[in-house]
Amino acid sequence: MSDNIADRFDRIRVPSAYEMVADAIESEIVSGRLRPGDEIGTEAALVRQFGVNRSTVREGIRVLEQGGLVRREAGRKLYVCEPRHSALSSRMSRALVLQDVTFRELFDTALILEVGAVEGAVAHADDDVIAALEANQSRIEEAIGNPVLLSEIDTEFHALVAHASRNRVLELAREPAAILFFPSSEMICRRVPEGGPRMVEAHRRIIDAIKARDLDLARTWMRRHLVDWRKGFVRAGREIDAPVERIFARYALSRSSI
Amino acid sequence: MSDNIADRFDRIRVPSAYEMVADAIESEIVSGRLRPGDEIGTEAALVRQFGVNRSTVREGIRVLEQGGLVRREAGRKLYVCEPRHSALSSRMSRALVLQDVTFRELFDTALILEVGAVEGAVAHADDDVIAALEANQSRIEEAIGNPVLLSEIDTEFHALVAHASRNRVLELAREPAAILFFPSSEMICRRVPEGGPRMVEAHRRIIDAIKARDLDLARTWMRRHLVDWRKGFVRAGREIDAPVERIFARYALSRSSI
DNA sequence: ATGAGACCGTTTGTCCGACAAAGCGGATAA
DNA sequence: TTATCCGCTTTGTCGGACAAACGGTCTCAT
Repeated sequence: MSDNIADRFDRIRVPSAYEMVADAIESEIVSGRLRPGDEIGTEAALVRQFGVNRSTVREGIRVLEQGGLVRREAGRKLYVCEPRHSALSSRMSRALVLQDVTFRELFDTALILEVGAVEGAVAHADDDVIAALEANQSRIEEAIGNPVLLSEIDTEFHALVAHASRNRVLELAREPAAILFFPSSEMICRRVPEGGPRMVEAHRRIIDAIKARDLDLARTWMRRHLVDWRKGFVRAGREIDAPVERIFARYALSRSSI
Repeated sequence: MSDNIADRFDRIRVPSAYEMVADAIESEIVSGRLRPGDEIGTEAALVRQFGVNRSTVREGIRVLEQGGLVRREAGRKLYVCEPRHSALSSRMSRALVLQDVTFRELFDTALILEVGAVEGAVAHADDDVIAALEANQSRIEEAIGNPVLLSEIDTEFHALVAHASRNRVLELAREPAAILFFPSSEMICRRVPEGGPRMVEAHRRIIDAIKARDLDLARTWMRRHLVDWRKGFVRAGREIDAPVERIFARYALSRSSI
């Protein structure tokens, strides 16, 4: 009854005990009183402190774990996570797949983000990252003809470029798309053999442009590199407006949840 | 012992029962056998099907809930989520805050993403979204002088522009940054009164450029709008290289988890 | 003295059974 | 027909229990 006018009030939610447990620990972490690497007590200790049942504590811990705030070291203790290690990106990717986003959406976004990343890299890359990029490049030569290895190296290359931008927000923003986007280059390399050499050259030019701090050149080659991907995608017989296959969700998930 | 050479094998993880429960339901959803809006059975039913204890089932449900795959309708039944409603973005934002990212990182990324969004909007905006943008604009005039309302409208404006791009990947990619970025305009409007009228003009120009399908103009005004933000930020006496205050994490979280 | 192996307490993962409170649906009364 | 009540179902929480895995210590043989 009374759906006739716009609802003024939100539904009242009584927080349950496990949510309060999770919130209590979360606010300790967010406020900085618990720092990454610190250990949370044992379940028994939390039971004592919160005065709730262990099942309740455990549900709260699951919530925090999935939120990427705490992790359980292989066997036992609970530690506060360093947040970059959290597996949130893969969950984002999964959400994208469930929305049946198309390869075109993926491509358009990757173009924006990767060009942005290389711009940042030109501005901020230091010797360490450049060395890492060169190391990545040195592995690519021998990987030609091996699609699996090639796509792995390509994925790492783009992650390194993003890292070189010294912009963690950008690094995080590109990840969900990257997880879905770059693995598909394996399929392309398999069907379009000339894709390999073109990738090698593009990477080479991008690294050189970063080293030379040449913004335009870096932009141009990154864009070219991605347009190559799209061309290869089409030449491999795939439809760019088709939704990303759901298989990728499982793939992306299993790779990044380790 | 034997840390001397690179480890070849990953640690073996024996999946626990609640993880298997979560995985089983997840793969039903990802594969499409369970569709958004479908209801999962009651806890008792899951206990029967999986042959595990209810505590175990409940832990598995917590995992799925946090992963944004299922939601619990106010009171009772478990439903498969429509993935866009998931609160993953706010968790991403939280991770960013915990990494002490700076406003500069936030700004640089927002610039890339918002300009990308408006480019997409110029290409793909339809009448409905343009109407929504105009409606948003019509509310802004009376909000001048009300920083809270103004920043709310600005946030909605940018979300609408992103939506107009018809690119869900981009929409999702910008969200974690947007959650942290735009609320800070409230603080700016409070301290830099001339920010309000400048925002009104920028929005007006951007909408007009989208309607006129004028790519360059849209880009220019979006960039100008964001640079204005940065100027205001500095004039408000804030340090652009300072980390985003942790207060924003709670703010962002409480606003989006409803 | 030192390293290997056994031993024991701790902690987690799982199970069982139970109960109050909240929601839902049907029956009943006005 | 509408409002109220009652009973059933389901969730949220509780208490207690136990096997397996892990960590640390202690002993024993070399």
